[in-house]
Amino acid sequence: MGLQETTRALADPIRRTILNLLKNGPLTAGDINDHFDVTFASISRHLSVLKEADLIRDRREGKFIYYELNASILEEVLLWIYELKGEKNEKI
Amino acid sequence: MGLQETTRALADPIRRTILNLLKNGPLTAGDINDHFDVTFASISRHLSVLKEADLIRDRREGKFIYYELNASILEEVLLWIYELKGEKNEKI
DNA sequence: AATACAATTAACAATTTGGTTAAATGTTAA
DNA sequence: TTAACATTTAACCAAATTGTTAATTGTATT
Repeated sequence: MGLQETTRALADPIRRTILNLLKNGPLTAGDINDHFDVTFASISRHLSVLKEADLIRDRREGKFIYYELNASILEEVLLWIYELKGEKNEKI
Repeated sequence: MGLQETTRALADPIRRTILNLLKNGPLTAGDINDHFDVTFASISRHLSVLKEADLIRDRREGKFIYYELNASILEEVLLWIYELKGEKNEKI
Protein backbone atom coordinates (compact mmCIF):
# COMPACT_ATOMS: atom_id res chain seq x y z
CA MET A 1 0.00 0.00 0.00
CA GLY A 2 1.19 3.48 -0.85
CA LEU A 3 1.55 5.83 -3.74
CA GLN A 4 3.75 3.43 -5.66
CA GLU A 5 1.28 0.55 -5.55
CA THR A 6 -1.62 2.85 -6.33
CA THR A 7 -0.06 4.57 -9.34
CA ARG A 8 1.21 1.26 -10.66
CA ALA A 9 -2.27 -0.22 -10.36
CA LEU A 10 -3.79 2.72 -12.22
CA ALA A 11 -1.30 2.48 -15.08
CA ASP A 12 -3.17 -0.28 -16.89
CA PRO A 13 -6.31 0.19 -18.98
CA ILE A 14 -7.93 -3.09 -17.95
CA ARG A 15 -7.44 -2.26 -14.29
CA ARG A 16 -8.87 1.24 -14.73
CA THR A 17 -11.89 -0.24 -16.49
CA ILE A 18 -12.37 -2.73 -13.66
CA LEU A 19 -12.45 0.14 -11.19
CA ASN A 20 -15.04 1.91 -13.33
CA LEU A 21 -17.17 -1.23 -13.45
CA LEU A 22 -17.07 -1.47 -9.67
CA LYS A 23 -18.22 2.11 -9.34
CA ASN A 24 -21.80 0.90 -9.63
CA GLY A 25 -21.48 -1.69 -6.91
CA PRO A 26 -19.77 -5.01 -6.14
CA LEU A 27 -19.30 -7.64 -8.83
CA THR A 28 -18.01 -11.17 -8.87
CA ALA A 29 -14.78 -12.03 -10.65
CA GLY A 30 -16.91 -13.78 -13.26
CA ASP A 31 -19.06 -10.70 -13.87
CA ILE A 32 -15.92 -8.63 -14.31
CA ASN A 33 -14.36 -11.17 -16.61
CA ASP A 34 -17.35 -11.02 -18.96
CA HIS A 35 -16.38 -7.47 -19.90
CA PHE A 36 -12.98 -8.38 -21.26
CA ASP A 37 -11.46 -10.39 -24.01
CA VAL A 38 -8.71 -11.98 -21.96
CA THR A 39 -8.73 -15.16 -19.90
CA PHE A 40 -10.16 -15.52 -16.45
CA ALA A 41 -6.66 -16.08 -15.09
CA SER A 42 -5.48 -12.80 -16.53
CA ILE A 43 -8.35 -10.88 -14.94
CA SER A 44 -7.70 -12.66 -11.68
CA ARG A 45 -4.16 -11.33 -11.67
CA HIS A 46 -5.29 -7.80 -12.45
CA LEU A 47 -7.65 -8.12 -9.51
CA SER A 48 -4.77 -9.14 -7.28
CA VAL A 49 -2.76 -6.07 -8.33
CA LEU A 50 -5.73 -3.87 -7.48
CA LYS A 51 -6.11 -5.71 -4.18
CA GLU A 52 -2.44 -5.22 -3.32
CA ALA A 53 -3.01 -1.51 -3.80
CA ASP A 54 -6.12 -1.82 -1.61
CA LEU A 55 -8.12 -0.17 -4.39
CA ILE A 56 -10.57 -3.05 -4.20
CA ARG A 57 -11.62 -5.46 -1.47
CA ASP A 58 -13.07 -8.92 -1.75
CA ARG A 59 -15.44 -10.98 0.29
CA ARG A 60 -16.50 -14.51 -0.36
CA GLU A 61 -20.18 -15.27 -0.45
CA GLY A 62 -20.70 -18.95 -0.97
CA LYS A 63 -19.26 -19.98 -4.29
CA PHE A 64 -18.68 -16.39 -5.37
CA ILE A 65 -16.09 -13.82 -4.48
CA TYR A 66 -17.41 -10.30 -4.63
CA TYR A 67 -15.13 -7.39 -5.36
CA GLU A 68 -15.91 -3.87 -4.34
CA LEU A 69 -14.26 -0.53 -4.90
CA ASN A 70 -12.29 1.14 -2.12
CA ALA A 71 -11.97 4.61 -3.62
CA SER A 72 -10.70 6.14 -0.38
CA ILE A 73 -7.22 4.94 -1.31
CA LEU A 74 -7.24 7.51 -4.10
CA GLU A 75 -7.08 10.35 -1.58
CA GLU A 76 -3.33 9.91 -1.40
CA VAL A 77 -3.03 10.37 -5.16
CA LEU A 78 -5.30 13.40 -5.03
CA LEU A 79 -3.19 14.99 -2.30
CA TRP A 80 -0.02 14.32 -4.23
CA ILE A 81 -1.46 15.96 -7.34
CA TYR A 82 -2.80 18.93 -5.37
CA GLU A 83 0.60 19.51 -3.83
CA LEU A 84 2.25 19.31 -7.19
CA LYS A 85 -0.17 21.87 -8.50
CA GLY A 86 0.55 24.06 -5.51
CA GLU A 87 -3.06 24.16 -4.46
CA LYS A 88 -4.54 24.00 -1.02
CA ASN A 89 -6.47 20.87 -0.27
CA GLU A 90 -9.89 22.31 -0.65
CA LYS A 91 -11.13 18.80 -1.08
CA ILE A 92 -10.17 16.48 1.73
CA MET B 1 -1.10 12.03 -24.69
CA GLY B 2 -4.00 10.75 -22.69
CA LEU B 3 -4.82 8.98 -19.48
CA GLN B 4 -2.71 5.99 -20.40
CA GLU B 5 0.47 7.99 -20.97
CA THR B 6 -0.16 10.08 -17.89
CA THR B 7 -0.78 7.22 -15.48
CA ARG B 8 2.14 5.29 -16.89
CA ALA B 9 4.39 8.29 -16.41
CA LEU B 10 3.26 8.68 -12.80
CA ALA B 11 3.88 5.03 -11.98
CA ASP B 12 7.61 5.46 -11.37
CA PRO B 13 9.18 6.99 -8.25
CA ILE B 14 12.00 8.73 -10.10
CA ARG B 15 9.53 10.35 -12.48
CA ARG B 16 7.29 11.47 -9.62
CA THR B 17 10.30 12.98 -7.88
CA ILE B 18 11.30 14.80 -11.06
CA LEU B 19 7.84 16.36 -11.21
CA ASN B 20 8.18 17.45 -7.60
CA LEU B 21 11.56 19.01 -8.32
CA LEU B 22 10.08 20.97 -11.21
CA LYS B 23 7.32 22.28 -8.97
CA ASN B 24 9.67 25.07 -7.88
CA GLY B 25 10.55 26.15 -11.39
CA PRO B 26 12.38 24.96 -14.50
CA LEU B 27 15.60 22.99 -14.23
CA THR B 28 18.14 21.71 -16.71
CA ALA B 29 18.52 17.99 -17.30
CA GLY B 30 21.86 18.26 -15.50
CA ASP B 31 20.28 19.86 -12.44
CA ILE B 32 17.69 17.10 -12.35
CA ASN B 33 20.29 14.41 -12.79
CA ASP B 34 22.20 15.64 -9.74
CA HIS B 35 19.34 14.51 -7.51
CA PHE B 36 19.55 10.87 -8.51
CA ASP B 37 21.93 8.00 -8.31
CA VAL B 38 21.44 6.70 -11.82
CA THR B 39 23.16 7.66 -15.06
CA PHE B 40 22.41 10.72 -17.10
CA ALA B 41 21.09 8.51 -19.90
CA SER B 42 18.61 6.92 -17.55
CA ILE B 43 17.30 10.30 -16.39
CA SER B 44 17.13 11.43 -19.99
CA ARG B 45 14.81 8.55 -20.76
CA HIS B 46 12.61 9.28 -17.77
CA LEU B 47 12.38 12.83 -19.05
CA SER B 48 11.28 11.58 -22.44
CA VAL B 49 8.52 9.49 -20.87
CA LEU B 50 7.32 12.56 -18.97
CA LYS B 51 7.52 14.57 -22.17
CA GLU B 52 5.51 12.00 -24.12
CA ALA B 53 2.81 12.41 -21.49
CA ASP B 54 3.16 16.18 -21.86
CA LEU B 55 3.67 16.42 -18.11
CA ILE B 56 6.82 18.42 -18.78
CA ARG B 57 7.98 20.64 -21.59
CA ASP B 58 11.46 21.51 -22.67
CA ARG B 59 13.07 24.49 -24.25
CA ARG B 60 16.65 24.85 -25.24
CA GLU B 61 18.53 27.87 -24.03
CA GLY B 62 22.02 27.85 -25.43
CA LYS B 63 23.86 24.78 -24.24
CA PHE B 64 21.17 23.89 -21.77
CA ILE B 65 17.76 22.33 -22.10
CA TYR B 66 15.33 23.54 -19.49
CA TYR B 67 12.48 21.38 -18.35
CA GLU B 68 9.35 22.76 -16.82
CA LEU B 69 6.25 21.26 -15.29
CA ASN B 70 2.98 21.21 -17.21
CA ALA B 71 0.65 20.31 -14.37
CA SER B 72 -2.47 21.09 -16.39
CA ILE B 73 -2.24 17.62 -17.89
CA LEU B 74 -3.15 16.23 -14.48
CA GLU B 75 -6.69 17.59 -14.81
CA GLU B 76 -7.65 14.54 -16.80
CA VAL B 77 -6.47 12.26 -14.01
CA LEU B 78 -8.32 14.35 -11.44
CA LEU B 79 -11.52 14.15 -13.45
CA TRP B 80 -11.17 10.41 -13.81
CA ILE B 81 -10.71 10.00 -10.08
CA TYR B 82 -13.60 12.32 -9.26
CA GLU B 83 -15.89 10.37 -11.53
CA LEU B 84 -14.79 7.13 -9.97
CA LYS B 85 -15.57 8.55 -6.56
CA GLY B 86 -18.94 9.69 -7.84
CA GLU B 87 -18.28 13.29 -6.92
CA LYS B 88 -19.14 16.40 -8.80
CA ASN B 89 -16.20 18.29 -10.17
CA GLU B 90 -16.11 20.99 -7.56
CA LYS B 91 -12.57 21.64 -8.62
CA ILE B 92 -12.21 22.35 -12.30
C1' DA C 1 -17.65 -39.15 -1.26
C1' DA C 2 -18.11 -37.49 -6.07
C1' DT C 3 -19.14 -33.90 -9.20
C1' DA C 4 -19.55 -29.31 -10.69
C1' DC C 5 -18.75 -24.56 -10.39
C1' DA C 6 -16.07 -20.09 -9.14
C1' DA C 7 -11.86 -18.38 -8.76
C1' DT C 8 -6.80 -18.49 -7.81
C1' DT C 9 -2.14 -20.07 -8.42
C1' DA C 10 1.78 -22.15 -10.99
C1' DA C 11 4.64 -22.54 -14.87
C1' DC C 12 5.96 -20.71 -18.94
C1' DA C 13 6.49 -17.46 -23.27
C1' DA C 14 6.39 -12.79 -25.06
C1' DT C 15 6.63 -7.99 -24.25
C1' DT C 16 7.80 -3.90 -21.75
C1' DT C 17 10.58 -1.38 -18.63
C1' DG C 18 14.60 0.56 -16.50
C1' DG C 19 19.32 0.46 -16.18
C1' DT C 20 24.20 0.60 -18.33
C1' DT C 21 27.95 2.03 -21.62
C1' DA C 22 29.16 4.00 -25.90
C1' DA C 23 28.21 6.76 -29.86
C1' DA C 24 25.85 10.78 -31.75
C1' DT C 25 23.85 15.55 -31.77
C1' DG C 26 23.60 20.40 -30.82
C1' DT C 27 25.74 24.52 -28.94
C1' DT C 28 29.37 27.56 -27.31
C1' DA C 29 33.91 29.19 -27.12
C1' DA C 30 38.87 29.06 -28.28
C1' DT D 1 37.33 24.26 -37.24
C1' DT D 2 38.41 22.06 -33.18
C1' DA D 3 37.53 21.21 -28.44
C1' DA D 4 34.54 21.04 -24.66
C1' DC D 5 30.13 20.75 -22.67
C1' DA D 6 25.02 19.35 -22.22
C1' DT D 7 22.02 16.15 -23.53
C1' DT D 8 19.95 12.46 -26.33
C1' DT D 9 19.90 8.16 -28.82
C1' DA D 10 21.42 3.35 -29.78
C1' DA D 11 22.53 -1.18 -28.44
C1' DC D 12 22.23 -4.26 -25.10
C1' DC D 13 20.98 -6.79 -20.61
C1' DA D 14 18.25 -8.00 -16.46
C1' DA D 15 14.05 -7.71 -14.15
C1' DA D 16 9.15 -6.96 -14.13
C1' DT D 17 4.67 -7.34 -16.42
C1' DT D 18 1.03 -9.50 -19.04
C1' DG D 19 -0.91 -13.12 -21.24
C1' DT D 20 -1.75 -18.30 -21.90
C1' DT D 21 -2.85 -23.14 -20.38
C1' DA D 22 -3.00 -26.45 -16.78
C1' DA D 23 -3.33 -27.61 -12.06
C1' DT D 24 -5.25 -26.34 -7.52
C1' DT D 25 -8.35 -24.54 -3.89
C1' DG D 26 -12.78 -23.61 -1.86
C1' DT D 27 -17.73 -24.15 -1.81
C1' DA D 28 -22.22 -26.17 -2.87
C1' DT D 29 -24.97 -29.98 -4.51
C1' DT D 30 -26.09 -34.70 -5.22
